[in-house]
Amino acid sequence: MPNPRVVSLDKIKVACQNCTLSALCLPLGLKEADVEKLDQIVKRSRPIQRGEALFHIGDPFQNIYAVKTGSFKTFVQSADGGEQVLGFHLPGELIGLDAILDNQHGCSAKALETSSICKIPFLQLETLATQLPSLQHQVFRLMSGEISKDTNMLMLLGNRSADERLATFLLSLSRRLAQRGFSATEFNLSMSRHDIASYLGLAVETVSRLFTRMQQEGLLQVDRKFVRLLDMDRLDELCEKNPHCHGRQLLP
Amino acid sequence: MPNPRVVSLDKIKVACQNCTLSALCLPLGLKEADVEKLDQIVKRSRPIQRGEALFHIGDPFQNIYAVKTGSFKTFVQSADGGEQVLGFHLPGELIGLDAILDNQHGCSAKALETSSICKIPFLQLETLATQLPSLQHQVFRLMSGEISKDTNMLMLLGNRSADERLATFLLSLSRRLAQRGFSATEFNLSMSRHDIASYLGLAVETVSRLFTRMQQEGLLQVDRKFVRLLDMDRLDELCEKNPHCHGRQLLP
DNA sequence: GGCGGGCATTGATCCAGGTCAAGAAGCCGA
DNA sequence: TCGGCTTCTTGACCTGGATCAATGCCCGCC
Repeated sequence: MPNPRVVSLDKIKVACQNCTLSALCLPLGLKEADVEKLDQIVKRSRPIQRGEALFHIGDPFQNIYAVKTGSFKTFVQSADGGEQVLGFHLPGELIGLDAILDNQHGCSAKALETSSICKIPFLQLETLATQLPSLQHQVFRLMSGEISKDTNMLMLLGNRSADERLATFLLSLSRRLAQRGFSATEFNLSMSRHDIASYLGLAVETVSRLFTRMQQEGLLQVDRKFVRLLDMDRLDELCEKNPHCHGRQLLP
Repeated sequence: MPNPRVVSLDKIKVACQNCTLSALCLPLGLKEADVEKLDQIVKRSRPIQRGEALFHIGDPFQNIYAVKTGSFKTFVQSADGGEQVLGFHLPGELIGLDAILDNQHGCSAKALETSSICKIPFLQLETLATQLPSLQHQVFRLMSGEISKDTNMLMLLGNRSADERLATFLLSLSRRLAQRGFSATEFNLSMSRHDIASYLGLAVETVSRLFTRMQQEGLLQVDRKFVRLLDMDRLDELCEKNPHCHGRQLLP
């Protein structure tokens, strides 16, 4: 059976104009001609292997990255040698927006599976954005989304129990995957239990136990990386204990 | 003794050109003539009383706000009626940047003391930013700073103990106050213990106990709202257990 | 000036989740 | 196919900080 993850050369070269992610990414709201201008500054890379780094903390800031296929995590090294995971990034999401202020990356990013990205030189993007108001607007929107994503995460870490955190994480993943045309109820976790635990501010053992318990309670099925969400309603209830958000989604 | 917090009419009317905060705020990097253009779209308000709201969650998004004097907190209502504090905002800091994506505010903001703000209509700011590249750049920078601030907070909430959190909070406050020309070692907390606890993901009682203990250990003196930091070195040590950040500051 | 109500402190108790330790189950590469 | 990784799961135990409860303290208001 052919592996659906294998990316053909054609796909690597796909331009923004033809990219299925354009409604989630920078081209949103741009006229056809303007997308072409954007396309000219975007650099598309060869596939990136699982574990390969996109950039390291402290690297000088030159590009922002849009995930095209696969997934990434961003993280910092803890003093004790461990990793603190800051986020997971799916196709159409931008990485590196936190580096503009200091002109250096404030975290590291590495691929969780074989992935591909679009590299966007930030100086050129800025120049283009002054010429294309709707591009500027979209950059503002995406950065704003990054901020609300983070504040939602703060709410989650600030005062939610372990099972609420895991349920919120799974539903967030489900929703984002569905937006990208994947199944909302069945998917593979590209990140390790350790990554999930770090992201949610929990111990690995706790995450493992929660998966087991949620499976026993019929909320989901889990087999290694594979997850099937069985009872979305009860998972939702777990999340809705969360702060009242006036219809806004918790997590991006 | 005259109250130094009382704001005279002159100060309310101060233009960006003369504002002492311009190096921290939107005007940074702008030419004199451009600052004047920015100044023309900024609306300055009468003082805002302690407890008064700047906006509520769900309000349509029209303006971003720059704190001129005083301080604010942003927060959301929890399901149980409590408040989850998302951030504290000092003079020169912007509020409302998380609302661009959804066109509505994702949190509420209220004054912690008598304060004043500059209101900036976002549509006009966007228009001006297309004309003034360095203004656009500064907006990007400030939004980027907001993102790194939040990710630093995630690190703090993700895996730091209660005393590390409080120490980090106090030093962050100290540094920001110093940037603004106030004392780095003696200041008044404009927020309640409850606000601090919520922000740091702790219980009020824990914060109270920590203040007491840190005072006993000679790290600081605390009397109600007033704090004097006595041993910056040891406070620093507490924070440096934090993830390795390549010289970047934890918290904004 | 005294009283009432929120805010802060302190003490006592409890438990969610961390830590430690020991397998089990995949996942290579030889 | 085996042996040595790493990752994951499960169990036993422990503790940091939450929770509950009581008291003190300040500040605004009549």
